[in-house]
Parts: sequence; structure tokens; C-alpha cells
Amino acid sequence: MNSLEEVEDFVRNGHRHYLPHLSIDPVIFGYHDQQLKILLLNWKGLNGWGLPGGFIQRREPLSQAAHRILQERTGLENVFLQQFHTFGDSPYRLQERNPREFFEKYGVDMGEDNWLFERTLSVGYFALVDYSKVNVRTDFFTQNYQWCDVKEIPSLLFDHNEAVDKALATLRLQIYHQPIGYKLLPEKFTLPEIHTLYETILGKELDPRNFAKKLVALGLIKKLAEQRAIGPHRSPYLYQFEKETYEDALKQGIVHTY
Amino acid sequence: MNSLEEVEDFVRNGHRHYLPHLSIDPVIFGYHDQQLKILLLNWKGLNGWGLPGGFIQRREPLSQAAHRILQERTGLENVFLQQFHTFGDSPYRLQERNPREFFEKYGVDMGEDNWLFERTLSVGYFALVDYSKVNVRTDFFTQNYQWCDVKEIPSLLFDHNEAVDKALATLRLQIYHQPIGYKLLPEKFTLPEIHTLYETILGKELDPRNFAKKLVALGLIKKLAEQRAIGPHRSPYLYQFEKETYEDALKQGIVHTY
DNA sequence: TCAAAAGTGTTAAGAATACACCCATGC
DNA sequence: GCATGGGTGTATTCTTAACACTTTTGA
Repeated sequence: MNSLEEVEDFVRNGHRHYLPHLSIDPVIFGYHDQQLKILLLNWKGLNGWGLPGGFIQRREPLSQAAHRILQERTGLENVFLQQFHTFGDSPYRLQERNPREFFEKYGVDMGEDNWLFERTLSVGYFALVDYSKVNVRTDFFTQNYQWCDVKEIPSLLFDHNEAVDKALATLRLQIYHQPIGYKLLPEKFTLPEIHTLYETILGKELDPRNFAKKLVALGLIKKLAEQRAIGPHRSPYLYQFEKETYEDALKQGIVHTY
Repeated sequence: MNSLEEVEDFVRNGHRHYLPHLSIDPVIFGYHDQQLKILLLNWKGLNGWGLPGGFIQRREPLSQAAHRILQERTGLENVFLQQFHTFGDSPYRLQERNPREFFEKYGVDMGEDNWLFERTLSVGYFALVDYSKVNVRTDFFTQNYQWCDVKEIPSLLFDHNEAVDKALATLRLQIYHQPIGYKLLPEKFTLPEIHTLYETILGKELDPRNFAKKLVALGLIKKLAEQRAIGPHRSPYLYQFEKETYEDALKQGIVHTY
């Protein structure tokens, strides 16, 4: 949706293709270089940062819509993506919207009862990706983006701060029940790498000895014979996820701490 | 909604009051006499059992809608009610609905593009109530109801089995993170009572000694000096919830097992 | 005195925590 | 040889799990 024509078509005819009253605003967590960030877009007409978003096609399964929207924004497929809450309580989710000014800036005539003005609830999904592999695609409405560290989230548009907070809380609770990291680390990784990943996501320090013991005891990772040269330091061993144990844990859940 | 006039008004004008495409179908867990049941309604025209349901008013916060729908069905207020998932993937949630036959049975002329025919996603909430305190209110569409033991759930209409399964799984996971029981037991209760409650919800046996130790160690309940006479058996002591600890645990969460 | 249900304590195993030193590497 | 980061083990504490007999009560 980059040209004015496409936008006009979306505004006028979108209600034929998409369900009104519902959107999906994914919280995309990106991990790279020991940092956990989320993808924010600058919505031009609103002059503020917010989550990406999209609508559900009329005949499209909900979870497929979430994957599609993610794919359109990041180019990524096969992503860890999880529904965590549906938002419909905040004042912004109560009122009929007033994006009129917003659209008028672009000279699109919307009429009085355009579908985009109606009250819209949001189904919240979060994704966990390696942000160095992402090609963010902006469009007519969003020409800037940033990967913003989770420790420095600014005040966001709408109720998006609430969504980010809840997504992060869910992710942090989840990590005690399900393994993560498969898609965020290279196939072979070092203990310090996965250690930092967990520390970064949980936002707190984890004892490296206990952490390694735990992951090995759970059978989630196994040590390989190979090492990696990392310059003027001792070479760390490489590890791999134990795929079977990992997927079992994903499905059945585990209860423990780190 | 008991008379034909009300129904006709709902069918023809409901879209002015309610959001289309979205419903709330609460899974109402009722506990009483050491049994965990859910409320099922018999939808007359569909000849099958399903969950109660309702729509969201256009200007009504989502969680308030859930409470209202529950209140309308059960008369209960101030209930433990929790959102657990939004359903939009099953075949039933994909198609435009075809309740035409259903309504035609009642002689309501709906027209071709009635709002009730459209695809409808469902925001799932579950509630936990004492079913002996419930006055189920049926209406024009639902004149029978039953409290059905969770171990004997029949095949339900639409995707409601999926909703029940997921609600139960969520409740069982939740019980390891948050206390429950405040609204399900009398103010003063015995250890066997709360013990059975937890066993019933989890669907498995819990060692009575360890269980009692745990609840007391967590500071959730305290022993009173009083006992209750229960006939030709030893009189059990009464306990009370420690309100402060209980509410802290509700808000902040706990991680443990039973 | 009997039947039914309640109450209670200890031990062993496992898990979590805390903690500090040596090792390997490249410059 | 030195700076940097990686690797590893043990002791303590706490938590969980397993387990069986005695007490109370009213009939």
C-alpha cells in the first residue's frame, strides 16, 4: 500500500475485503546483539510511534491473518507467533475512531460512515524474531520505523503501551513454561549466547553455572565437540538444541525456574 | 429476550446496538458438592448443546460486556472472570454463518444481509462460580440448560468443545500461579473442602498433608479456633483465606506446584 | 465399639541458590 | 605475559514427594 491509488481503494473498499471492528497489532520482539527490541512505526499523520497493524480478511483464519500481517511487514515466515490478549477496554478502543484528520492530510475523501471510523478492537499477538534478518517494509502511512529497546519504550499511540507491557509480561512468564531461542540463535550457538538471550528477555541476571546446568538437565541443549574461535579469548564450545525435547517442551509445557 | 417481538427487534436492529463479527461465549465453571461442571444451553433451533453467548454493545468495554453477559445468564455479579483466548480459526469461525434455517423456524424474516449471518469471531472468557447460587435464565432461543460435569462434556455446537478444552487447560495452569477459591467456598471452610476443590479442578489427587502445608506456608489460609460439627465423625477445623496474601498472589502471581 | 472422616510429622530425594577459581586464546 | 572472556564443581538451603497411623465423633 504505497501509492495514493492503493490507499484510496483501501479506504473506500477495504470493508469488502476486511472485517471491520477488528485489527491485529503485533508486538514484534527482535533480538540481536544481546538486545531485545520491538518494532515501532512512525505513523505519519499521527506524528507518533505505534505498533504495526493490519486487518483480517473476511475469509481468513485469525492466526493466518497474524502470520500474513507479520510477513507483509517483515518478510519473515515461520515465525514464533502467539496470541496473548484481545484489547477492548481502553478509551481508545471504545470510541468510534476519528482518523478523519489523519486521512484528510492525504487528500482522501472518506465520507461520513467510512468503515475505518468505527470502533476497533485489537487481537494482540507477539512474535519473536532475529531482527538482523528482518527487512521492514513501510508503506504510505508509515515511512519511518525503529527497533526500540524494550527498556526505552516511549509513549506510544493509542493503547499500544498496554499491549507492549502485556506482551512482555506474557513472554517472560512463558519462558518458564516453554523453551525459546530456536529461531533466535544460529543452529550452533555458544553457552554465553543463549545465556545472554535469556538474561535479555527476562531483564535480569542468571547465574551462568546454574543456567547451563538447568538447560542441559532439561535436555533442551547438547554440547558439541566443536568450538568457535572468538579472537583473543578462550574458545567457547558449541551447543545445539535437542529438537525432540525442545518440541515436546513446546507442546506439553514445563514448570520450572532458571 | 423472551418474546417474539424482542427477538424480531434483536434480529433486525441488533446491529445498531451491538458490534457485528464478534461475540463472547463464556465458559462458566460451576463448582458445588465436589463437582466441577460447566453451564450448557440447549439451542432450540439447532438441537444441540452449546455455550451461552452474547454480543458486545457498541460503546461497551469488552470486559464489561463479558460481565454483563454473565450477569444476564446467571444473575451473578463480581465473579472471577478471565479472558483466555480469541477464536477465529475453526471452520465455523471462517464462514459466513447460516442461521437462516434456525431463525426461519421461528418465523422471523431476516433478509439476505442480516448482521447475524456474518462471520463471527469469539472472545473466550471463563468464569468460576458456585453453581448452587446461580439462577440460570433461559430465553427465546434456549429453554433448556444443564450443568454438565467436565468429565462428561458431550459433542458441542460450533467450536465450543475447543473453547471448553482451552478454558479448562488455562484454569489448570492458572491455579499454579494464582490462588482460587475465594468465591467458591464459604467464608469459613474446612481443609477437606478446599482440598477437594483443588483436586476437582485439577482432576487429580493431591496429598492432603502436603497440600495443607503448602497453602499455610504460602500464607493463603489460616486456621481458626472453631470447628464444625459434621455428624458421626471427627470435627474439622475451620479456615479462612488471608485476604491480603490472597490478593497479592492474585495480582503478582506465584510460581509453585501443589 | 464401630465406622467414617480428620488430623498430623518425618524422612529422603531433588531442586535451587550461592559462590570463586582456573583455563584458553591471540596479541 | 597479559587482558579478556569461557569454563567448571561443591556445599547449603529449601522444596517437594512419599508415606501410615491416631484421633474424634455420633450412632
